[in-house]
Amino acid sequence: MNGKQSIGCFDCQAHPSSEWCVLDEDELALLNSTKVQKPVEAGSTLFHQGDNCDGIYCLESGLVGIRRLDSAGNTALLRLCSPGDTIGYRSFLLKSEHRTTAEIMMPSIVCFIHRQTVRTLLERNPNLGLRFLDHNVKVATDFEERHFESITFTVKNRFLNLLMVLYERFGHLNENGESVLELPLSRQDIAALIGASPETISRSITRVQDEGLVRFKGRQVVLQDIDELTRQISAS
Amino acid sequence: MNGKQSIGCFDCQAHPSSEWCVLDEDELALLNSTKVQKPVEAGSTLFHQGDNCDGIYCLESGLVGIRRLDSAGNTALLRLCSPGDTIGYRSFLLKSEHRTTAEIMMPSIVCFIHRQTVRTLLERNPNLGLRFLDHNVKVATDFEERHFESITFTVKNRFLNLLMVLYERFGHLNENGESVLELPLSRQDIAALIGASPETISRSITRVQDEGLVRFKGRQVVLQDIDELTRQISAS
DNA sequence: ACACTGCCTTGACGAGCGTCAATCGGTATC
DNA sequence: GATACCGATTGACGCTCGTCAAGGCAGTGT
Repeated sequence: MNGKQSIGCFDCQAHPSSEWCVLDEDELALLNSTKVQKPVEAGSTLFHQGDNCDGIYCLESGLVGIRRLDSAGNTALLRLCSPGDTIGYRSFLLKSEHRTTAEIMMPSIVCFIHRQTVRTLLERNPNLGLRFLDHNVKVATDFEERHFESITFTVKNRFLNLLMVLYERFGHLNENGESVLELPLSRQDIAALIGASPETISRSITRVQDEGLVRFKGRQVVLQDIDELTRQISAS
Repeated sequence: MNGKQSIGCFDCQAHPSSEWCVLDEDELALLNSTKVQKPVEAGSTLFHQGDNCDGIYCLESGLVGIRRLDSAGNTALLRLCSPGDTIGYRSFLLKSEHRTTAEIMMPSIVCFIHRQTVRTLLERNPNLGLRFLDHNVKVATDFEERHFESITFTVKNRFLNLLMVLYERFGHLNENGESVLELPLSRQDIAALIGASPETISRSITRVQDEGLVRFKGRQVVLQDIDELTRQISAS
């Protein structure tokens, strides 16, 4: 227990959807007593590409982006992590250094779990490994899908697709019954996420706005015709 | 045991590198007695996108491609599977229908393992799940990398990169000490693998040939300057 | 030898998108 | 309120790559 922000793994709101839900009382107590919970600010990082992997992270609330750079200066946002997601376990399992940078996109609460604890829990409870497997299968399937899309879709369609995905995660209906979305990303990050330049994103925005599909005002987005949106995305 | 081509899981050449290497004698006997081993011809398929998942496949020898289609008629080759790879376990674990088509690219020997057997083995031996986890982590990492490349690399560089990957898997030195590679893929499939049109692949071939990097003659490829090749790939 | 077929190559053209540069708007600093 | 700064937008331009169409080349059947 470390201070007022710690509510413990037992009451963690992300717990039911996280990998750790298969732990029994004792194991959860071990996790709870050795984890380090901390709030982190937008813009900071959990680890950098090339860092040693000392343990793994569990996102309790907020939003984390996984970024990758290369020697030529290219950069891409590979994916976003939601509350309940365990972060950095791939490098842990591969016993390699981190191949990506984990970047805080919104004020978040994150728990760090030391590698020794992870190892102990994995040995004691085989179901934990199976949960990791389940999770990773979903991630791999998602990558497969994203890879396919980046090969076959145009930038505009990838952008519309992203809007729908973000809407499912962050959207809601406003008082007028409109589908509203507060973007958690800058235009630059949107561009880095779908593999385009910020300028092209801007142009896509004005285009879909002219077509009457979506209204933008800063990071406020109103999806005006979701049916037509999904139709356009699947049409090509 | 089913006929002359069956050598059994105990002697399978792919065994040491496959997920099943963690099974003990009894478990291996169960696998061996329930699996169905069969040779398959190039051009046939193991399963189609949309099929129910009745079990998983283990590739003993040959080459299998994983293909994905969408309603608009787009097609892409997502990845290639090597001997020892287990195929179709993601759909099995997700309890969903197959999201891709597994296509035989070269004459192969494949074992089918019924879902009941897989379930039994996963319950009896937790290490099998961990092996699947390890494998899937590698696959996910590979997808991540490919996704990053398809976002940041030009077609020509993705093509050169593919040549290097294929060379590591299928290449050898000829009598003159040259690095030679017999392509296991048609130009169309190469195009579908890196997300380009066949015409662009053709043009890339003539270009890298003019630059003196690689010589092509049908599916015979001679890599004339591997150092320069790797330099070009990492330069952007 | 002939046509036929599938795969590859080449050329011409255009659309999509990246790059560079200028401008606009909002926010922080003094 | 004036300035600076950062992100977003817009315009102009060029390159990469996809598309369409026309051969070329090897293998197969008649």
